[in-house]
Parts: sequence; structure tokens; C-alpha cells
Amino acid sequence: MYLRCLRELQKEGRETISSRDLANRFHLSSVQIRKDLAQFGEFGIRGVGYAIAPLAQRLHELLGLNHKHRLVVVGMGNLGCALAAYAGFNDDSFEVVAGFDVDPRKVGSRRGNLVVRHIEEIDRVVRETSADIGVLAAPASSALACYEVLIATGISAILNFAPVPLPDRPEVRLKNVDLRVHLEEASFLIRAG
Amino acid sequence: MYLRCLRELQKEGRETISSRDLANRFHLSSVQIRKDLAQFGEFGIRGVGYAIAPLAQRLHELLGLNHKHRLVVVGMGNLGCALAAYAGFNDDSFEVVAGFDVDPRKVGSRRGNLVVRHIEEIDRVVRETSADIGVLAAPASSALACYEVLIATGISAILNFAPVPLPDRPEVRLKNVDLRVHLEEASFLIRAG
DNA sequence: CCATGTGAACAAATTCACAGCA
DNA sequence: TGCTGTGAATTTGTTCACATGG
Repeated sequence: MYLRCLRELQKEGRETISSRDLANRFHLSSVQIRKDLAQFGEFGIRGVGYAIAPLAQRLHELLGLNHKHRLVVVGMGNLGCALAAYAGFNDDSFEVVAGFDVDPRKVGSRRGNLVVRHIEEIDRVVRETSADIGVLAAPASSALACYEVLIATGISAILNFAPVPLPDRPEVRLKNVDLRVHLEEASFLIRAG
Repeated sequence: MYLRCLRELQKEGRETISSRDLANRFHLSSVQIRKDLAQFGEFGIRGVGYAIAPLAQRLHELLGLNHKHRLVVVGMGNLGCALAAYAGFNDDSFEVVAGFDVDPRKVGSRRGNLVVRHIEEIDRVVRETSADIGVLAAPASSALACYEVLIATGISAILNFAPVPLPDRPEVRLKNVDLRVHLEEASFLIRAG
């Protein structure tokens, strides 16, 4: 969150920002900001604020973004295609290297700058590309099977977009992404007034 | 989160569940579960556990899901189409009633069971359908303009999927959804080991 | 006897107040 | 003087221990 904000500030051409200004952007107290940022080292300049560039670089490293991660997308339906083409999934730190499906009508077709491959190829492709993150965007009915296939490739982490509970496995870091929950939050906020 | 879990349990045919069993599913302590659920009233049966159905109904109501919410999607690119067709956005509580774009090649075309309309029609459509939630899936370059257009319709809440900071407005509840952040978390987890 | 619900004890996070440096 | 950095006070959240009821 902080890194995202710092990147915006860099785009605006700023070189420093005070904890008070950050606090306003995040609706937090300035002390909270200072306590948080102090965790990462002493990047503040007394009387001035925080030097944006070195702090951003530190957060970048802490998040492991200095190493490039290669992604494979499993399930090239609407959501899979959207994610494969998503700018945030294709930049200096992340790159979608392949998309997989079982539907013979999709296999071989171009989606964006990616050719959809058959799921049977996934083992080989993950090995050849050194992909380390799997994006699970298959329909609910086949999500569990795709999860097992992804684990079998030996991939490091899996992002699950299917609305299905998946069992934890020690050999992979599983992160569930529930798009629905944001709608429910909106619904709650509307009620709350 | 609890509601989602209770729905799963209902599908499995269970009628009650203990705080200990819930704790295992969520990797929390059973006392934590009881403290949480106690906030919503006394739904527990001593010696047995929690009655799933009434508790689920209570959470359903608290989230405002007993009233049906109508959604409009602005920006019918990959992501907009995926969200418009997403099952979690089309059920008893939510329904995507329209999708908008400016691209004349898209306007008039069918995407799923929706006909893409021109953004100029949005005021009328929101009024006629009583839509209360706007889903902003436009590209970064036009996200701010689309945000203003959505606010002008008088809609209650906006879910922003564009990776762009939008200014808070008192007349609308803005909820930013950042898909990229999940990848960064995965990256961090991989580094952390 | 089993599992909930809750005051009391404990731990964690936030805020306050101010020392310290450009 | 302005803003960071941090111990101390305060608030918030979690865990413990046990009373309560089916």
C-alpha cells in the first residue's frame, strides 16, 4: 500500500513526503505512519520528511519484487484472459508466461499476446519457463483438480480466484482471492449509511 | 468470511458446527471464534455448537444481502466482461443490469447475456434500473472521468478495479480493489519461505 | 459431560509527549 | 523551527479460567 503510494508520488515528481501528508492520504495518524515506516529502517530526514526513492526501493526489495516472477494462468475463461492481460500482472516484477485450458476450442487460439495451451503441457512449460506463481481462474467445478495439477508442477505459490475452498498444502503458498467479498462490503456500507 | 464458510457447511448438509471445528478451518482459536460470533447475538447451543441456518441468516441481513443490489459495469474490456459474467456478481443478492463502454465497436455487441451500451446512456439506465453499485473497470487513462460520470448518476457505492488513486467524495462510498496486491503478497511469501 | 458465553488477566497496537537532529 | 523517532501511557484485542445451560 505504501509502495503504491510512493510510486504515485514519484510520478508526480516529488522527492520527499512528510508523515503528515501520508497520513492525510491514508486517513491515518502521522504517528501511525512513522511507527510503520520505522520498521523498515531510518529513511526519514528530520525537519523534512521521508526520502521517497530509497524508501520505495527498500519496500520493493522486502516484497521480493527485485526478482522477476513468472506466472501461469490456469483457466482461460473471461477472468483468466482478463488477468493474463492485466497490466499489474505484466511489468518489471511479474510476467504471465502461459495460459492453460482444457477446452479444445480455446487451445491454440491467441488471447492477447498469449497462445492458450492445453493443460497437459503445464508440467513441461512450468519447468522450461521456471514459473513460480500459478493463477487459478478455472470454473468452480474444476478448480480443485486444477489446484492439484498446479501443485504437481512444484510451483511455489498459487493465487486462487475460484470461489471454492481449497485444502492447505505444505508444499505451496496458497492465497485465496475473493472478488465477491468486496461487493458484500459495499452492500454493508450502503446499509450502514 | 464466516458467512461464506457457513454456506459451505449448509451445502454439506450440516446443521450445527462447534467453535472448535470453525477454529480449525480458519486457523484461529476457538475462543476467538466465540468472541466474534457473540457480537451477532446468542446463536450458540451449549454442549452442541452453533446452529448454522439462523447464524447465516443473521450475517446475511447484517451485510445487507436481503435487499437485492443492482450493478452497472463501466468499461467492458477483458476485466469488465469477466466481472459482468462472474457468478458471485449475479445471484440472489447481486445482479449486473448493464455494461457500458465508449468504444463504438463494443457498443451494441452482446457480452454474455448483456448488451454493451454507450456510456452516455448511463444516467438514464441507472435511474430506470435503480442500480446502486457501480463497478469501475475502465483503463487507467479514463478511470477518473468514468468515476465522475458514475458519481453524477447518484449511485450509492463504487467498486474501483482501475489501478488509479481516486479522490474521496462524500456522496459515494468508494471501495478500491487492487488485484496486484495479491501478487505482491505471493512474492513476499515466496521470499519469506 | 460438552460446548457456549464472559469477566479477568494478559498481550498487542495505537496514541501521547517529548527528545533529537537537519 | 519542523518533522522524525521512540519510550510511556492508553486503548484495543486476545487468551485464560470458569460459570452456565442443554
